[in-house]
Amino acid sequence: MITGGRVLMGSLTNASNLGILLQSQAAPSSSDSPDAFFLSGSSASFLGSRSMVSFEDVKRGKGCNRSFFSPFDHDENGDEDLDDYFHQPEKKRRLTADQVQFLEKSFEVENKLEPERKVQLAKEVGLQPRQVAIWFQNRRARWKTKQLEKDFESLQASYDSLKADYDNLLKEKDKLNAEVANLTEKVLLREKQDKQEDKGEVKEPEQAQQPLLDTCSDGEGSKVSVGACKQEDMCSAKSDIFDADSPHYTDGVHSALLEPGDSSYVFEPDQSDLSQDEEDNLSKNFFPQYTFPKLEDVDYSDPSESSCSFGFPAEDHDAFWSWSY
DNA sequence: TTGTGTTTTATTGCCTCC
DNA sequence: GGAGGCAATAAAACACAA
Repeated sequence: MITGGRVLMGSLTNASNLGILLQSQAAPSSSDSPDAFFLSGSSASFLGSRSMVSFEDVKRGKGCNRSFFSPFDHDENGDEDLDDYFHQPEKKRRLTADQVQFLEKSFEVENKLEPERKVQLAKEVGLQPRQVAIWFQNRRARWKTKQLEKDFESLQASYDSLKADYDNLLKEKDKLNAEVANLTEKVLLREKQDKQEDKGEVKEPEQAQQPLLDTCSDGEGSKVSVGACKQEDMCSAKSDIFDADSPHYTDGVHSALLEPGDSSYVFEPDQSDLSQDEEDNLSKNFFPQYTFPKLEDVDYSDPSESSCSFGFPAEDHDAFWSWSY
Protein backbone atom coordinates (compact mmCIF):
# COMPACT_ATOMS: atom_id res chain seq x y z
CA MET A 1 0.00 0.00 0.00
CA ILE A 2 1.45 3.32 -0.97
CA THR A 3 0.16 6.11 1.19
CA GLY A 4 1.57 9.35 2.45
CA GLY A 5 4.44 11.52 1.41
CA ARG A 6 7.16 9.29 2.80
CA VAL A 7 6.47 6.52 0.37
CA LEU A 8 5.98 8.97 -2.39
CA MET A 9 9.33 10.46 -1.56
CA GLY A 10 10.85 7.01 -1.64
CA SER A 11 9.29 6.35 -4.97
CA LEU A 12 10.61 9.57 -6.34
CA THR A 13 14.02 8.84 -4.97
CA ASN A 14 13.99 5.46 -6.56
CA ALA A 15 12.58 6.83 -9.76
CA SER A 16 15.35 9.38 -9.93
CA ASN A 17 17.77 6.60 -9.28
CA LEU A 18 16.29 4.73 -12.16
CA GLY A 19 16.98 7.82 -14.14
CA ILE A 20 20.61 7.55 -13.20
CA LEU A 21 20.53 3.97 -14.28
CA LEU A 22 19.04 4.80 -17.63
CA GLN A 23 21.25 7.80 -18.27
CA SER A 24 24.45 6.08 -17.23
CA GLN A 25 23.67 3.06 -19.38
CA ALA A 26 25.53 1.11 -16.81
CA ALA A 27 23.27 -1.88 -17.29
CA PRO A 28 23.05 -2.33 -20.98
CA SER A 29 20.91 -5.39 -20.83
CA SER A 30 18.33 -3.61 -18.76
CA SER A 31 18.39 -0.21 -20.30
CA ASP A 32 16.52 -1.48 -23.26
CA SER A 33 14.52 -3.96 -21.27
CA PRO A 34 10.83 -3.52 -20.75
CA ASP A 35 11.59 -4.04 -17.06
CA ALA A 36 13.21 -0.67 -16.95
CA PHE A 37 9.87 0.88 -17.68
CA PHE A 38 8.00 -1.59 -15.58
CA LEU A 39 10.08 -0.61 -12.64
CA SER A 40 8.95 2.95 -12.72
CA GLY A 41 5.45 1.84 -11.91
CA SER A 42 6.35 -0.78 -9.34
CA SER A 43 6.07 -0.66 -5.60
CA ALA A 44 8.51 1.43 -3.69
CA SER A 45 10.32 -1.54 -2.21
CA PHE A 46 10.64 -3.15 -5.55
CA LEU A 47 12.08 0.00 -6.94
CA GLY A 48 14.32 0.20 -3.92
CA SER A 49 16.00 -3.05 -4.62
CA ARG A 50 16.29 -2.34 -8.27
CA SER A 51 17.53 1.15 -7.75
CA MET A 52 20.14 -0.01 -5.29
CA VAL A 53 21.47 -2.40 -7.86
CA SER A 54 21.50 0.19 -10.55
CA PHE A 55 23.17 2.72 -8.31
CA GLU A 56 25.86 0.26 -7.41
CA ASP A 57 26.34 -0.54 -11.03
CA VAL A 58 26.63 3.13 -11.84
CA LYS A 59 29.23 3.56 -9.15
CA ARG A 60 31.07 0.54 -10.37
CA GLY A 61 31.04 1.89 -13.86
CA LYS A 62 32.64 5.02 -12.54
CA GLY A 63 35.50 3.04 -11.06
CA CYS A 64 34.60 3.22 -7.42
CA ASN A 65 35.84 0.73 -4.84
CA ARG A 66 34.61 -2.60 -6.10
CA SER A 67 34.69 -4.12 -2.65
CA PHE A 68 31.53 -2.21 -1.81
CA PHE A 69 29.66 -4.02 -4.52
CA SER A 70 30.12 -7.65 -3.70
CA PRO A 71 26.82 -8.72 -5.36
CA PHE A 72 28.68 -8.20 -8.60
CA ASP A 73 32.21 -8.97 -7.58
CA HIS A 74 31.80 -12.53 -8.76
CA ASP A 75 30.19 -11.30 -11.94
CA GLU A 76 32.65 -12.01 -14.70
CA ASN A 77 30.00 -12.31 -17.37
CA GLY A 78 28.39 -9.09 -16.34
CA ASP A 79 25.74 -8.72 -18.98
CA GLU A 80 24.25 -12.16 -18.56
CA ASP A 81 24.26 -12.10 -14.81
CA LEU A 82 22.87 -8.62 -14.72
CA ASP A 83 20.15 -9.67 -17.04
CA ASP A 84 19.36 -12.60 -14.78
CA TYR A 85 19.50 -10.33 -11.82
CA PHE A 86 17.05 -7.90 -13.30
CA HIS A 87 14.64 -10.71 -14.06
CA GLN A 88 14.68 -12.00 -10.51
CA PRO A 89 11.71 -11.34 -8.37
CA GLU A 90 12.31 -8.63 -5.77
CA LYS A 91 14.88 -9.51 -3.14
CA LYS A 92 16.07 -7.64 -0.15
CA ARG A 93 19.83 -7.44 -0.26
CA ARG A 94 22.14 -6.99 2.64
CA LEU A 95 24.94 -4.49 2.52
CA THR A 96 28.39 -5.84 1.99
CA ALA A 97 30.82 -6.16 4.87
CA ASP A 98 32.84 -3.25 3.53
CA GLN A 99 29.81 -1.05 3.27
CA VAL A 100 28.75 -1.91 6.79
CA GLN A 101 32.25 -1.33 8.09
CA PHE A 102 32.39 2.05 6.42
CA LEU A 103 29.03 3.03 7.83
CA GLU A 104 29.96 1.76 11.26
CA LYS A 105 33.04 3.94 11.35
CA SER A 106 31.00 6.88 10.27
CA PHE A 107 28.43 6.08 12.92
CA GLU A 108 31.12 6.07 15.58
CA VAL A 109 32.12 9.57 14.58
CA GLU A 110 28.57 10.91 14.59
CA ASN A 111 25.41 8.88 14.95
CA LYS A 112 23.22 11.45 13.26
CA LEU A 113 23.21 12.45 9.66
CA GLU A 114 23.14 15.94 8.28
CA PRO A 115 21.83 16.08 4.71
CA GLU A 116 25.23 16.89 3.22
CA ARG A 117 26.91 14.13 5.13
CA LYS A 118 24.23 11.69 4.12
CA VAL A 119 24.76 12.45 0.45
CA GLN A 120 28.51 12.32 0.83
CA LEU A 121 28.36 8.99 2.64
CA ALA A 122 25.98 7.60 0.08
CA LYS A 123 28.39 8.50 -2.68
CA GLU A 124 31.35 7.03 -0.86
CA VAL A 125 29.68 3.78 0.02
CA GLY A 126 27.71 3.40 -3.16
CA LEU A 127 24.19 3.48 -1.80
CA GLN A 128 21.20 5.74 -2.07
CA PRO A 129 21.12 8.53 0.48
CA ARG A 130 17.84 7.08 1.68
CA GLN A 131 19.48 3.72 2.29
CA VAL A 132 22.17 5.43 4.31
CA ALA A 133 19.53 7.26 6.30
CA ILE A 134 17.66 4.01 6.95
CA TRP A 135 20.85 2.28 7.97
CA PHE A 136 21.62 5.05 10.46
CA GLN A 137 18.09 4.93 11.74
CA ASN A 138 18.25 1.20 12.36
CA ARG A 139 21.74 1.51 13.76
CA ARG A 140 20.57 4.10 16.29
CA ALA A 141 17.77 1.76 17.30
CA ARG A 142 20.23 -1.08 17.84
CA TRP A 143 22.53 1.19 19.80
CA LYS A 144 19.67 2.28 21.99
CA THR A 145 18.65 -1.30 22.68
CA LYS A 146 22.17 -2.22 23.70
CA GLN A 147 22.44 0.88 25.84
CA LEU A 148 19.25 -0.10 27.63
CA GLU A 149 20.65 -3.55 28.25
CA LYS A 150 23.82 -2.07 29.70
CA ASP A 151 21.85 0.28 31.90
CA PHE A 152 19.71 -2.58 33.08
CA GLU A 153 22.73 -4.68 33.98
CA SER A 154 24.26 -1.78 35.84
CA LEU A 155 21.09 -1.14 37.80
CA GLN A 156 20.73 -4.83 38.51
CA ALA A 157 24.21 -4.97 39.97
CA SER A 158 23.50 -1.93 42.13
CA TYR A 159 20.28 -3.45 43.33
CA ASP A 160 21.92 -6.77 44.20
CA SER A 161 24.61 -4.99 46.18
CA LEU A 162 22.14 -2.87 48.10
CA LYS A 163 19.94 -5.88 48.73
CA ALA A 164 22.86 -7.78 50.22
CA ASP A 165 23.69 -4.86 52.49
CA TYR A 166 20.09 -4.55 53.53
CA ASP A 167 19.82 -8.25 54.34
CA ASN A 168 22.94 -8.08 56.46
CA LEU A 169 21.58 -5.14 58.37
CA LEU A 170 18.34 -6.98 58.97
CA LYS A 171 20.26 -9.90 60.43
CA GLU A 172 22.20 -7.60 62.70
CA LYS A 173 19.01 -5.97 63.78
CA ASP A 174 17.45 -9.33 64.64
CA LYS A 175 20.49 -10.23 66.69
CA LEU A 176 20.29 -7.01 68.60
CA ASN A 177 16.58 -7.38 69.16
CA ALA A 178 17.14 -10.84 70.59
CA GLU A 179 19.81 -9.50 72.85
CA VAL A 180 17.58 -6.73 74.10
CA ALA A 181 14.83 -9.21 74.90
CA ASN A 182 17.27 -11.45 76.70
CA LEU A 183 18.70 -8.65 78.78
CA THR A 184 15.32 -7.25 79.63
CA GLU A 185 14.23 -10.61 80.90
CA LYS A 186 17.32 -10.98 83.03
CA VAL A 187 17.07 -7.52 84.49
CA LEU A 188 13.47 -8.07 85.48
CA LEU A 189 14.38 -11.38 87.03
CA ARG A 190 17.21 -9.76 88.97
CA GLU A 191 14.93 -7.02 90.10
CA LYS A 192 12.42 -9.53 91.31
CA GLN A 193 15.07 -11.42 93.26
CA ASP A 194 16.34 -8.24 94.85
CA LYS A 195 12.89 -7.30 96.04
CA GLN A 196 12.39 -10.72 97.53
CA GLU A 197 15.70 -10.44 99.34
CA ASP A 198 14.76 -7.01 100.66
CA LYS A 199 11.63 -8.43 102.15
CA GLY A 200 13.20 -11.55 103.56
CA GLU A 201 16.29 -10.20 105.29
CA VAL A 202 17.77 -7.01 106.64
CA LYS A 203 20.65 -5.79 104.60
CA GLU A 204 23.41 -3.40 105.42
CA PRO A 205 22.80 -0.10 103.66
CA GLU A 206 25.96 -0.31 101.53
CA GLN A 207 25.14 -3.78 100.33
CA ALA A 208 21.64 -2.83 99.47
CA GLN A 209 22.88 -0.15 97.18
CA GLN A 210 25.55 -2.31 95.62
CA PRO A 211 25.30 -1.93 91.86
CA LEU A 212 24.78 -4.89 89.71
CA LEU A 213 28.27 -4.76 88.36
CA ASP A 214 29.69 -5.21 91.80
CA THR A 215 27.91 -8.48 92.12
CA CYS A 216 30.27 -9.65 89.49
CA SER A 217 33.37 -8.60 91.32
CA ASP A 218 35.93 -11.26 92.00
CA GLY A 219 36.16 -10.42 95.63
CA GLU A 220 39.27 -8.35 95.35
CA GLY A 221 37.30 -5.19 95.80
CA SER A 222 38.29 -2.87 93.06
CA LYS A 223 39.02 -5.42 90.36
CA VAL A 224 35.91 -6.03 88.30
CA SER A 225 35.80 -9.20 86.32
CA VAL A 226 32.76 -9.94 84.31
CA GLY A 227 34.25 -13.28 83.50
CA ALA A 228 33.74 -14.24 87.13
CA CYS A 229 30.00 -13.83 86.77
CA LYS A 230 28.65 -17.30 86.98
CA GLN A 231 25.10 -16.53 86.01
CA GLU A 232 25.64 -14.20 83.13
CA ASP A 233 26.65 -15.29 79.70
CA MET A 234 29.35 -13.26 78.13
CA CYS A 235 27.25 -11.47 75.66
CA SER A 236 24.72 -10.29 78.16
CA ALA A 237 27.43 -9.35 80.62
CA LYS A 238 29.10 -7.22 78.04
CA SER A 239 25.81 -5.76 77.11
CA ASP A 240 25.23 -4.90 80.74
CA ILE A 241 28.38 -2.93 80.48
CA PHE A 242 27.29 -1.17 77.37
CA ASP A 243 23.86 -0.51 78.75
CA ALA A 244 25.08 1.03 81.94
CA ASP A 245 24.56 4.75 82.01
CA SER A 246 24.10 4.87 78.30
CA PRO A 247 22.45 8.21 77.65
CA HIS A 248 21.26 7.27 74.23
CA TYR A 249 18.46 4.90 75.02
CA THR A 250 15.19 6.60 74.58
CA ASP A 251 12.91 3.62 74.39
CA GLY A 252 10.80 2.46 77.30
CA VAL A 253 12.88 -0.52 78.21
CA HIS A 254 16.23 1.19 78.42
CA SER A 255 15.03 4.40 79.93
CA ALA A 256 13.33 2.41 82.62
CA LEU A 257 16.60 0.72 83.40
CA LEU A 258 18.50 3.93 83.54
CA GLU A 259 16.23 6.22 85.45
CA PRO A 260 17.92 7.18 88.75
CA GLY A 261 15.59 7.08 91.66
CA ASP A 262 13.48 4.50 89.99
CA SER A 263 13.43 1.19 91.81
CA SER A 264 14.53 -0.52 88.62
CA TYR A 265 17.60 1.60 88.30
CA VAL A 266 20.06 -1.13 89.14
CA PHE A 267 23.07 -0.22 87.05
CA GLU A 268 24.28 2.81 88.88
CA PRO A 269 28.02 2.40 88.90
CA ASP A 270 29.71 2.67 92.21
CA GLN A 271 32.76 4.59 91.31
CA SER A 272 34.21 4.08 94.69
CA ASP A 273 34.77 0.47 93.74
CA LEU A 274 37.10 1.39 90.91
CA SER A 275 40.53 2.77 91.28
CA GLN A 276 41.53 5.85 89.34
CA ASP A 277 43.88 3.79 87.18
CA GLU A 278 41.17 1.42 86.21
CA GLU A 279 38.90 4.24 85.36
CA ASP A 280 41.59 5.71 83.15
CA ASN A 281 42.04 2.40 81.42
CA LEU A 282 38.38 2.15 80.81
CA SER A 283 38.22 5.60 79.40
CA LYS A 284 40.84 4.66 76.91
CA ASN A 285 38.70 1.87 75.63
CA PHE A 286 35.22 2.84 74.65
CA PHE A 287 33.22 5.45 76.44
CA PRO A 288 35.31 7.86 78.42
CA GLN A 289 32.30 9.13 80.28
CA TYR A 290 31.30 5.69 81.45
CA THR A 291 32.73 3.36 84.02
CA PHE A 292 32.75 -0.33 83.31
CA PRO A 293 35.18 -3.21 83.15
CA LYS A 294 37.83 -3.33 80.50
CA LEU A 295 36.83 -5.45 77.59
CA GLU A 296 40.02 -7.45 77.77
CA ASP A 297 38.93 -8.65 81.18
CA VAL A 298 35.99 -10.33 79.64
CA ASP A 299 36.45 -14.02 79.13
CA TYR A 300 35.06 -14.77 75.71
CA SER A 301 35.18 -18.50 75.90
CA ASP A 302 33.06 -18.80 72.84
CA PRO A 303 34.61 -16.94 69.90
CA SER A 304 31.22 -16.61 68.31
CA GLU A 305 30.17 -14.48 71.22
CA SER A 306 32.53 -11.82 70.06
CA SER A 307 29.86 -11.03 67.57
CA CYS A 308 28.30 -9.10 70.39
CA SER A 309 30.40 -6.24 69.15
CA PHE A 310 28.72 -6.77 65.78
CA GLY A 311 31.72 -5.93 63.78
CA PHE A 312 31.52 -2.20 64.01
CA PRO A 313 32.84 0.36 66.46
CA ALA A 314 31.14 0.55 69.82
CA GLU A 315 30.11 4.14 69.25
CA ASP A 316 28.19 2.95 66.24
CA HIS A 317 26.03 0.81 68.44
CA ASP A 318 24.23 3.83 69.76
CA ALA A 319 23.52 5.04 66.29
CA PHE A 320 22.30 1.60 65.40
CA TRP A 321 20.09 1.43 68.49
CA SER A 322 18.54 4.75 67.80
CA TRP A 323 18.08 3.75 64.15
CA SER A 324 16.64 0.36 64.89
CA TYR A 325 14.07 1.29 67.46
C1' DT B 1 16.94 -30.47 4.13
C1' DT B 2 14.02 -28.21 7.09
C1' DG B 3 12.19 -25.81 10.91
C1' DT B 4 13.14 -22.14 13.92
C1' DG B 5 15.17 -18.19 15.96
C1' DT B 6 17.87 -14.00 15.06
C1' DT B 7 19.53 -10.18 12.35
C1' DT B 8 19.12 -6.83 8.88
C1' DT B 9 16.79 -3.94 5.59
C1' DA B 10 12.89 -1.35 4.67
C1' DT B 11 8.08 0.57 5.42
C1' DT B 12 4.50 2.91 7.93
C1' DG B 13 2.47 6.09 10.99
C1' DC B 14 3.03 9.46 14.29
C1' DC B 15 5.39 13.27 16.26
C1' DT B 16 8.29 17.49 16.58
C1' DC B 17 10.69 21.29 14.70
C1' DC B 18 11.38 25.04 11.67
C1' DG C 1 3.37 21.85 5.40
C1' DG C 2 7.71 19.56 4.57
C1' DA C 3 11.75 17.21 6.55
C1' DG C 4 13.46 14.17 9.55
C1' DG C 5 13.44 11.24 13.85
C1' DC C 6 11.53 7.37 16.31
C1' DA C 7 8.75 3.16 17.50
C1' DA C 8 6.54 -0.63 15.71
C1' DT C 9 6.42 -3.82 12.35
C1' DA C 10 7.04 -6.69 7.99
C1' DA C 11 9.76 -9.49 5.48
C1' DA C 12 14.03 -11.19 3.50
C1' DA C 13 18.44 -13.02 4.71
C1' DC C 14 21.06 -15.60 7.62
C1' DA C 15 22.61 -19.04 11.33
C1' DC C 16 22.16 -23.30 13.23
C1' DA C 17 20.46 -27.40 15.39
C1' DA C 18 18.08 -31.78 14.45
